[in-house]
Amino acid sequence: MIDKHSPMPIYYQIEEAIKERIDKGEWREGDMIPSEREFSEMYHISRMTVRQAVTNLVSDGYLIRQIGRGTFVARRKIQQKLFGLTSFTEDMKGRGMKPGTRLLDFRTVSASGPIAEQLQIPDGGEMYEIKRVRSADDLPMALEITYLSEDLVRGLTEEDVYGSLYGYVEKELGMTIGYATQELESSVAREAESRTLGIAEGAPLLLIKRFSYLEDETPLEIVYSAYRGDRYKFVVGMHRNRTDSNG
Amino acid sequence: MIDKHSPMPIYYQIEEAIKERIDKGEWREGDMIPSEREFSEMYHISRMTVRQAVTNLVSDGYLIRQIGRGTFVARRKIQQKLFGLTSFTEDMKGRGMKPGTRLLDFRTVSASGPIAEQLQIPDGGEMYEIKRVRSADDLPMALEITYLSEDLVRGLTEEDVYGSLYGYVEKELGMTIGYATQELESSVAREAESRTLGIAEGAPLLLIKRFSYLEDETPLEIVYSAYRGDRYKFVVGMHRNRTDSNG
DNA sequence: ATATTATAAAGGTATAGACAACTAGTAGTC
DNA sequence: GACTACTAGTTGTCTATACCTTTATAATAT
Repeated sequence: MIDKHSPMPIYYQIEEAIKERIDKGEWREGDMIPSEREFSEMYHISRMTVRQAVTNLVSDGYLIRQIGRGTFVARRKIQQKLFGLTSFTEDMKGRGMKPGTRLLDFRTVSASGPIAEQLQIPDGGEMYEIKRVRSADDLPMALEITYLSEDLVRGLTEEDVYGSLYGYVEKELGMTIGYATQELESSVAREAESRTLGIAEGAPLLLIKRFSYLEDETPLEIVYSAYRGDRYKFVVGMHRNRTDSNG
Repeated sequence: MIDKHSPMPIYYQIEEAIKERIDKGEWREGDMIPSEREFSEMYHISRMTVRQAVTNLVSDGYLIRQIGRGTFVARRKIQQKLFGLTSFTEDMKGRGMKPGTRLLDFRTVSASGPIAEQLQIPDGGEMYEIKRVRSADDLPMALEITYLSEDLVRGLTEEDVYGSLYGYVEKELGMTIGYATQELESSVAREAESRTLGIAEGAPLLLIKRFSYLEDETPLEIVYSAYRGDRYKFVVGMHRNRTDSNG
């Protein structure tokens, strides 16, 4: 089960082994898993290596540690993904719906103003501007405008933007997305939005502004989106900060 | 600076020391901090202990590790709190506004239906129902209805609910809040809401439903809130999941 | 019965090293 | 000038061990 000479780190192999047992139902929610010392003897590895695996799964929400008692399988593994940043495509698939895209506009424009500043594009730089209607089960769900630095994702084509931009950046370009900040506000549809999304004027809209960053904090994209208020709920899981020192 | 005989763990003292230097501006955003070995020699502690401190600060977003290069101070320390779960009171203070509360109703009711189920209250159990208008700088900001298991926070009084419930639970009861899931949707104000919040009928509202849990996953509270769409934006930071195995 | 004490077992903290993988710069070679 | 090889310094992974704190249970004393 554990290969000490694999290029995969041992702690990672342990993580996968534990997650597999949870997914298979071998260990159910609330069950106590073997102690760190038991793992250590079972696989003939150091307890510190076991701890590294368990620590990662705890911060990912798979396990819960209780000192003096043991380590337990967390409840609600379904909701795990609520804590992670997802693309529209992943979001819709996670809800059991079929994501789709209608491309309204795809162009490069010269960067300026606060958008250029956020994307850290120097004067005279170019950026992609992508307008899309995102659909779920073939019904319009949101209107999206995305800005990307041309320098960062050079060679982006129209074909690439029909699916998940996150998937493209991660799989094709091999970059690692780190985090995003999002601002959500409630609004109502005006004429243009109501026509594109097929809803009435004055119907509720959920506006989301997203700034995405790579792992090294390079700004990746800006997305402005307007979701149909009657069909979309934004769901998010949040952890309480360990450090509530000053505020 | 570091006291090996303090009841505070060494790694925690290191964390605080690093954060202090960052807060003071001694180490600025993007700066490289001393290497793990340098810390280790500087304080005469093991490198693994240093790593534990640095690892925690990395997951809290204060630092960024780059293998082969070093460890650097992350940008945007202001936005750190976006990633953490906050109460209304903390949220408003973080925005530089003065939070306030008007108590509309405070009672115990017998639990039943999906609310009792979510709070894991057995048949015949009691729960608190608290209706409050939350204000910012003395202007109404949101209408909130909170449900809490009476068994969990026994002895809650009217006085306790004028401030932060999170603060009460953590400081007075000594419990540790773990996480929450939140659902956000856009809506429009009807007659009752428009009157309470002082806005027009048909004005946008941001509805938020929150389920809070303690560290051991005991359900703590349910909160339904309606925020004024013209004055409130929900801001959140989200990390990309390390583990995007199957989806 | 109740309370106290002892014990075992769990996770928490810490050590002192070792080697691997990666980055950036330097020196040398062509 | 361009390429290669080397080197120093960094984080990443891993070991084997030690002792502490907390929890739950069993044994003992009252």
